[in-house]
Amino acid sequence: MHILPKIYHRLYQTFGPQNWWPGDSPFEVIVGAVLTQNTSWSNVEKAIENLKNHKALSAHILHEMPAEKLADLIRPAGYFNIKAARLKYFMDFLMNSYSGNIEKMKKNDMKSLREQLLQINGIGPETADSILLYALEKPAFVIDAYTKRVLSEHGIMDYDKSYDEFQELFLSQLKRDVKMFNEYHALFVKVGKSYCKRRKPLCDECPLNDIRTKHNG
DNA sequence: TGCCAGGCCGGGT
DNA sequence: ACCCGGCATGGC
Repeated sequence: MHILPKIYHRLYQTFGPQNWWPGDSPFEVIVGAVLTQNTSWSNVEKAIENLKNHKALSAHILHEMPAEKLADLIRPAGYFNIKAARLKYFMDFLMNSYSGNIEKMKKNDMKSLREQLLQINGIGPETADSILLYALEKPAFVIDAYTKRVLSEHGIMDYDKSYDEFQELFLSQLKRDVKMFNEYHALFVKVGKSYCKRRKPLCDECPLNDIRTKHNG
């Protein structure tokens, strides 16, 4: 019996729907996906608020804006110089390939889009899959540090396995469903933040603490 | 106070 | 194909 469907049901029963991504538009989701790289979401919120206050949350505005000014607006998100450059790289791509129109992007197939995204400097596998799933509503399963930590803590897969190996594990055990992939990744973040932090792990109270012995031998 | 957060790149083995 | 230093703010 596969364990990943069981983990999903357990997490969903425990925490309920997470209703991700916290963002008002696909474009905001994409900006947030870049800004949250190795950064807490609370810091990203401040940066996005700055962009909104300056009415700068659009492809055209960000494409025209000098990198130094963009860096200043997103300062609270950390790594502001490199993230400003990365956002500009994405805007170049979006303007040149899709006329700055996310809806046009959505019409393309997931495989092509993933290849295109991974070619952009500053967009790696996790950011690409986050964009595909949460902005473009494609069935890409997002792997992040919490996912790897939770699975490795429960002896399901070694932490140092590659992104693609983790992703393949999910794809081999789950039906490819956008809504479920959306909730599942958000639930990993939820359980990870609550019980699987590096400094203060609360394994005894984790709702998954018996998942392996009970279902997997 | 030091450690960590929803990664990724570029240069070196 | 890995491995590692760098990137930077805000919260606890």
